[in-house]
Order: sequence, then C-alpha cells, then structure tokens
Amino acid sequence: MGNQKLYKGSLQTIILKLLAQNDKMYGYEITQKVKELTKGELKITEGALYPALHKLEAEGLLDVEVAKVGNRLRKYYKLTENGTKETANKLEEMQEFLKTMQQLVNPKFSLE
Amino acid sequence: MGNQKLYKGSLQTIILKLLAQNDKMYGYEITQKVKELTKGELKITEGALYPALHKLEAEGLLDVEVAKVGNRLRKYYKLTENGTKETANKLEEMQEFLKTMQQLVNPKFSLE
DNA sequence: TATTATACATAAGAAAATTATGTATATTTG
DNA sequence: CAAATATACATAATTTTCTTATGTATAATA
Repeated sequence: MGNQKLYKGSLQTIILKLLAQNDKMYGYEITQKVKELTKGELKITEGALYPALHKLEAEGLLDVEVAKVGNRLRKYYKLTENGTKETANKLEEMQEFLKTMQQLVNPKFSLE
Repeated sequence: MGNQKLYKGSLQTIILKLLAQNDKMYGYEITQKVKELTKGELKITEGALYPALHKLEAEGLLDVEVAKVGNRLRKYYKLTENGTKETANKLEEMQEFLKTMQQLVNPKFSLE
C-alpha cells in the first residue's frame, strides 16, 4: 500500500507519547488518533502496531486491560511506571534526532 | 557499542545530502563528516555505511571512482543524474517526516 | 444485503540496521 | 622504534522493525 514515511524505530515513541497524553488507549484508537493528528500523513498499519504493543507490554512498559464493549473486545493499554520513565527518554532521544536531522537536511544550514 | 539514535531509513538520505553538497566523497570521509557536523551525535558505523553505499550504487544513484592515495585506495562516490533527483525526493520526504514528528512529539503541541 | 468500519491477531518476507570480524596501510605517541 | 591509533575498505551473522498478506469476528452504514 506504501504511503508510509515512518522511519523505523519511531513507532514505539509515537505509541508511548500518545499514552502519556491519553492515559489509556486501545490499538485501533491509536491508529485513528495518529491519522487524525497527522492529517493522514502517517498511517500506522496493524501489522506494525500490534506486535509493537505486545513488545512494549513484554518489556514492562505497558499494562493491558481487556474490556468488552458491546460484543467486541478492546485491549486498553496504559503506561507502567517504567513506561513513563522510558517515554521521557525516548522523547528526548527523538527531539535530539529531529534537531540533528533538521540541521543536516535543512537547506539553510548547508555550509558543508 | 550503541549510542546511535539513527532511525532506520535515514542513513540513505544523509549520504545523498552530503554528496549533494560535496560533489564527491569517500566512505570514511562521510563517517567523519557526519560526526563533525553533528558534534558526535550521530556516528555512522561501517557495517551500515558500506552496504548502503553499495546499494545506492547498484540502484544507479551513485557513481564510484577508485583512487589511490599513497598506497591505500579510496572509493569516491558522487551522485548520478538520477541520484540528484532522488536526493530531492528523499529530502522532501525527510522534511515532511521531521515536521510531522515534531508536531506529534513536541510538548508544546500536546493538545491530546 | 453488501460494504465499510471496528477490533483483534499472526506469519512470511524485506529492509536496514548492529555487532563482530577481517585485511591492510599510515601516522602518532610513549 | 614499537605499540597504539587512525585511515580505509569489506562482509557475515544476527536482530529489529517494518510491509504485505491473511484470518477471524462484530457493528454500522449505504
């Protein structure tokens, strides 16, 4: 389908950041929120999202809580204490990266 | 060794950008230039760099020219015509990504 | 009633790194 | 002058993180 210009490694940070802002979210909700916040720029695929959520949970950064809504299940994820700490780290790393890349890539800053 | 916060996929763009600014460069020179420009923030490892250069060459984005300096060889890479076009595309994509991520991650823009 | 949206999941494969080696020459330092 | 560091290439095994494709099932909408 290939629109995607999501650099590998950034998905975790996006998930964590959203959970830091929203307390608890479920998978599908995350995909919709990202689409909304980025005006369709970023589309998180399910094949990337669910494994990422499972991994973050396995690492102890997220807690999961299953809820039944109507007849359908939802898995609500929220940050653990460790997850909150890691979120801060990852956000800082991301900011650094953005700043650095901005400088490398920005045409106004191209003094060799 | 793991400092690295290079998001996967960004290395190609970095290489192309540097070659757009410097006409021709060799591998080792690229690693040093990135280190210098980012004040040590980004360190391009050889295991990532050389395969990336080979790939860009195989895709016809780079031309290579071997030079002998003293008793040691250098492989100078430069953009092909196609490479120049692709560089523009990749830079635009990167700019988009940086803008989008900035919005997602920037604390000042955290209205849910 | 058929399509689209909601909601989860996983498996095969590809892409792009990391980490560890290997080879060799040139320069610097103790 | 010997040892260490820097220069300069390379590749292989492994890991990480996606894409793409597929599967299941319920709810809402056209």
